Amino acid sequence: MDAIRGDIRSVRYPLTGEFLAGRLREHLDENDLDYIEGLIDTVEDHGDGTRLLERGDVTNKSTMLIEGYVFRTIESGDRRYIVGVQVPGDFIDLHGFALKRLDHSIVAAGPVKIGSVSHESLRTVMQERPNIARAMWFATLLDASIHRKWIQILEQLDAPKRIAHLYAELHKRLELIGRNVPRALRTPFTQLDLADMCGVSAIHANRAVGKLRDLGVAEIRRGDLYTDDWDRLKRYARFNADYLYGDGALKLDQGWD
Amino acid sequence: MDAIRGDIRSVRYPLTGEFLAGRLREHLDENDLDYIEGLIDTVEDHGDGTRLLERGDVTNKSTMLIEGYVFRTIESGDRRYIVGVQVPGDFIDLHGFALKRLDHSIVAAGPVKIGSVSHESLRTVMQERPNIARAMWFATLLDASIHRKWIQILEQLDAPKRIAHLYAELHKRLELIGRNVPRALRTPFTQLDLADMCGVSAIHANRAVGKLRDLGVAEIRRGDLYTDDWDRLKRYARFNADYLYGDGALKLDQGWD
DNA sequence: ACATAAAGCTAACATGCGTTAATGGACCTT
DNA sequence: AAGGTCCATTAACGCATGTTAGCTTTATGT
Repeated sequence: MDAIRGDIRSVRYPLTGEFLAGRLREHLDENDLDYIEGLIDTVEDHGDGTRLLERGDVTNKSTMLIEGYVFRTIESGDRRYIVGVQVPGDFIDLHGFALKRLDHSIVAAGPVKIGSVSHESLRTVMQERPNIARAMWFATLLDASIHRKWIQILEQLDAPKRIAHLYAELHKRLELIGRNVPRALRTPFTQLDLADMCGVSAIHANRAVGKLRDLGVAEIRRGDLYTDDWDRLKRYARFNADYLYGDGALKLDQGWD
Repeated sequence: MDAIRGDIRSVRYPLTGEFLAGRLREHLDENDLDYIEGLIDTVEDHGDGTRLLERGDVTNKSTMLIEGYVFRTIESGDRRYIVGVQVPGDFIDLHGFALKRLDHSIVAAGPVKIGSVSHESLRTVMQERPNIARAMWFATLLDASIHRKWIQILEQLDAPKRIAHLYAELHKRLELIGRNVPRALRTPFTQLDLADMCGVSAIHANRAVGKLRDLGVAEIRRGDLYTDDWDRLKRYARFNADYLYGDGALKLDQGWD
């Protein structure tokens, strides 16, 4: 994968497939999941901050996040703007399969494990497994829904609520891939990362974290969020999980195949 | 179309097909364009503010905007947040074909003309015209790219630049469907609409419009923007059209069919 | 021509947030 | 243990934006 820049420690891993399908999981059966796992031809580990894909890149493979977090970033001026976060099981650049070049960069937030699927394989999927193809398109539509929610959040909420909403979203998305987070949601995010996701300065992100602490909503230390009342945090952030389509959003009754 | 609320004046129009394909146009030939026009089984006119689709709706047809503008809105608290705008030629709810319910509402901004395509027809397209299907998916991926740009804009720019960027984007999108806007870009947007798109109060949107006037960047009167230097406006708004994929973003060389 | 409603404008004050600067703490390397 | 680096924290000041209130302009209908 020549598009990758940074320290690469490429290894062929045995995959469990447990989180592999991520958000696609609920729409597919065991056969399909095995099929998807078979598509992955490379698995790599990368360190914090590795630039996995650059804006403008033309790709011939797509990448799935197996472990860790990645940021979707757009650089402008001399600052970085984070326009999205992906969790394990998410396709990172499925749109790179259909679009000529990428409109944004992908950067590892902490150590990550990623798997690659060649576009050639994906083309075969489109022909032979239309139900899987449909689930993949669903995944990109879900990304768009999450984008719209982020737009609304930026338009509606102040900095403390934006940060709370971010963690509320991650909490739910992890739950949807079978990872229940009881009290502590651990992430490698710095306060600068939070600032770049919320569109505020690092200093103000610090103030916001302090306010969440003072209010007793949550304690955030080095990216890890601690709370003993997730419901209260979600109420505070006006979080409503509908946009994540956790109940299965795909119209499965009407196949195209 | 039982999902529509508001005053409906449904008429069967002869279509020119001129802007029908919109952003899909460049990826399709005359045959395909005729085929698409044939899919449209209803054309309706609606007045300003008509709620065309509600968040939560389950649809059995998808809608294309033929003339006018529509807002993608999410209501929360007692305020409306606009998370996207569509121009003529855009599919409004293509995602409603794949997803069970809509995550946001669609509201007419000024008078609109919309065409409907049944999901049954779309299913036929998927089977019989994979190149058209690919172009349609491209359209939804382009929506996602525009969403990401809006996120960045909200994170990076102040209110005057956000407004300038909005008009710069519309100027380019209209150009991409063959409508060159020489000096005056006419829209039915009120200052409250601008405010809801930019995530600021109506009063501040008014200040921002005033600042654009004072700077000599543009004059905005009742939604119509006048400028004799679009390049300057675009520079002021840090506008870069890459994210609109005007040069044709689809990987046409690699069909799935 | 008039009345009305919707939209646009202005002012005053309060709050959110950016900026700069300086300090302290945690983790790393040597 | 010492030094260094990245990250978190705090304070002071200025600008961006929200809020409330009141006023003016424009479009529309009679």
